[in-house]
Amino acid sequence: MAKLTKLEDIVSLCKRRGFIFQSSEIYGGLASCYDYGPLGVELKNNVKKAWWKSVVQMRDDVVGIDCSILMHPLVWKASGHADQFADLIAECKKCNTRTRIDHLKDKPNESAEEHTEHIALAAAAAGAQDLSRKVCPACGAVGNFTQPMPFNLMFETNMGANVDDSMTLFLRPETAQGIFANFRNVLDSTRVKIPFGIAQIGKSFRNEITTKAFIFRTREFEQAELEFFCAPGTDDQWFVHWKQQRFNWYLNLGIKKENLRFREHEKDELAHYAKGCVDVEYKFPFGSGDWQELEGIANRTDYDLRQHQRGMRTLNSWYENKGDLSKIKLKEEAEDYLKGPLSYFDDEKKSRFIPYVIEPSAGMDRSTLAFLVDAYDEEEVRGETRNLLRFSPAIAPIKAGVFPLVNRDGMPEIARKIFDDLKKYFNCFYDDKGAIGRRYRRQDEAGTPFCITVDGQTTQDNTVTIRQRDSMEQIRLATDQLKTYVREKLDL
RNA sequence: GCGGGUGUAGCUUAGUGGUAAAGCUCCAGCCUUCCAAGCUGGUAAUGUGGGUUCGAUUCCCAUCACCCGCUCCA
Repeated sequence: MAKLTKLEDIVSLCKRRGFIFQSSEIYGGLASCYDYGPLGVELKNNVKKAWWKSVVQMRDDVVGIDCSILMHPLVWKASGHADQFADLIAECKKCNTRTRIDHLKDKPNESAEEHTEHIALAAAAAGAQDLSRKVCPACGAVGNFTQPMPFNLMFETNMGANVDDSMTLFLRPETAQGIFANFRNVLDSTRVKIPFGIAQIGKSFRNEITTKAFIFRTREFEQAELEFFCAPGTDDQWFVHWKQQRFNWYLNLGIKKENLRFREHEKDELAHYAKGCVDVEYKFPFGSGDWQELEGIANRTDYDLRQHQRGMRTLNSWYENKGDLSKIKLKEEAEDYLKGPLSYFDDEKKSRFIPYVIEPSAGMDRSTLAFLVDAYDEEEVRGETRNLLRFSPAIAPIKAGVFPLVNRDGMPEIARKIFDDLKKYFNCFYDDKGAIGRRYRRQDEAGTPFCITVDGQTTQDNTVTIRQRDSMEQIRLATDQLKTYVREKLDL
């Protein structure tokens, strides 16, 4: 990969080719928000389709769902997000460095806890007042901190146009909870049997304290998540299974092997409910060659379904407190929670249990960008630089360009007819402007894998040339075989 | 949120306290039978808001956005 060595190069490429624009750019932009342009939306849609095909369509044991972004507030009480999806940050008055207070330590030489889970806001605020002996990890100053500043990472909004009558809701910070909330519905309506999964692609929102780095961490982003429900005791094998499945998905779609790796989470880095977690990381080509997380695969145990059983028991308390989440406490788990409303009855073994959950959760925006930069290439052809995107045909925004070699002798008419026929089956682009070489190069830049050209011979024997993006080689093909030829290349 | 940097046409760059320049791209036309050819013409820019000034793209202030580093990162 040549020349694409800085984030700026990638941003520039994305804008130049119509993949990704700054949101609200004509108004000076809006931090952390980005729009997908004409090629970008095709690319991203194809990435999502490829995920859905691999995770849902090709499997007998996974079904799909599409949940609303707004959900009952108790969902977030039960999931823990309302109380715990938050950080307390204090700023060193001496050097202005901000540090999460749970990362602060008393003595300078203690090893810092690199990753700890988010903390319960209320409890931490009460217990965290005394920072007088804490040491700033940046400059070493002792006890020189501002008051801790709380950050809740969930977006709030209001439902109901009438102000007096409106209810505060949260924009979902993950799509997963919609799946857990529908576990019973899916079970009752689709004859699925454990082990099985429910998959969803959709937008999520997090008020990240810092964003930065283009679309790697944005406050509005799209996730593709699978919650795979299995019997306790089988969770480890399913964890391994999905780990492998998901890693291969990226490779099959063309990501170079040397740019992809797993990163296992350390025990102390795991969320409190997780038994295991591994990230799929991609080595982006800029800066120091940072490995960035594309996807996390976690063993969430039976935590989520058990929590929602507690949430369901809390409903009355919620009504009694007029929906004020801060005034209610999640009800304790029932003694016989294993037989609760979100449990599963195994007919063969005549046993009832709360399923364990394996969760592969992929960032669609990050993945799309990884596919884009991984496909980027420059090469020398006859002293000229050829820029191209070597997309897998499955995710290429345009599958075929259709050209008349020259604009006469009936060639445009034939090319038009071919274009009109093929566009019913896949994205095509018709171009009759300028020299043929220029048209090929334009498609190279968009990552179009095939170009079909009508020439003088076509009028005699109904064959055309079809040119390969990567090798620039051409073969002749009968026009009635074009559809089959291209479609075969689009399947994985 | 801190420190540093950047912001001129779609892209890459030039330049100046006094009419903002070029290459590529793009568009129109001519010409073209397979890889960014050539010719002619054309569209198009100083992020936003103030201030200083006769006059600001240039100097100053603010603001927005992006990049680098710190910080942070279910």
